[in-house]
Amino acid sequence: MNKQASEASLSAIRPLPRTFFARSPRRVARELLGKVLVRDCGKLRLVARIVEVEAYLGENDPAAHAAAGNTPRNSVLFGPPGYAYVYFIYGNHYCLNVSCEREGKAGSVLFRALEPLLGIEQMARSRGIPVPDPRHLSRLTSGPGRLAQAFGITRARDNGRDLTSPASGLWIGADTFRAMNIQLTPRIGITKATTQPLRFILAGNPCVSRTKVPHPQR
DNA sequence: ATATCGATTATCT
DNA sequence: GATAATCGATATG
Repeated sequence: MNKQASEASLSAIRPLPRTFFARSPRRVARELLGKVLVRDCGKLRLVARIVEVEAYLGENDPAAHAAAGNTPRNSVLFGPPGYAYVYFIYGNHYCLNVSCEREGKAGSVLFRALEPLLGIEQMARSRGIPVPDPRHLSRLTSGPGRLAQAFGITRARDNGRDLTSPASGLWIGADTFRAMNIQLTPRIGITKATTQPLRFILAGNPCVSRTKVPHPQR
């Protein structure tokens, strides 16, 4: 376990301002690495470090949900920056994005993997793993569906939530941690626009969802 | 270790 | 009616 990371998470966590998200998805994605996702539910707090994200570029990105235009499902993407876009996929899983750019211009960052720091027992319960095995810590929040489940994120509960406001109960913050060893790879799990390097990872972090990269587009 | 497959439903064509 | 920004189980080397 990363002692340095754990200590940092126990210090003050400051929310990121809306201006942080009012930029290109590439820029936001890169700078989100090393920040933390926080869930406050009454007395309980969950904190996890962001170790893997993907940028989705908006209406002209064939792999982005925004490519379909503004629909009831994805309308958060076309709203102001810093809000949660949560979608349901494969009849089983929720995935979390944060909106970027500005009102009227879509663009987002998908959260793909986190490193659990605080509230690990609760994350394990939410994932249906009664006794968290330290060796399998990464299974709690490694993958977009898993991290959403660990944080209790659903579309009904969280779509449209303001991720810049601690009062919203789900927010993104910065502590004293500094991201190192940032790597760029193609995006994972998509069938369109698979060659562009838009996936950002903290290389070497055990919670990154996988090391192998998708097959090149043909 | 990697490969393949079934689950299960909101959304769009 | 087909698809999907996934996961966990099972099969096989």
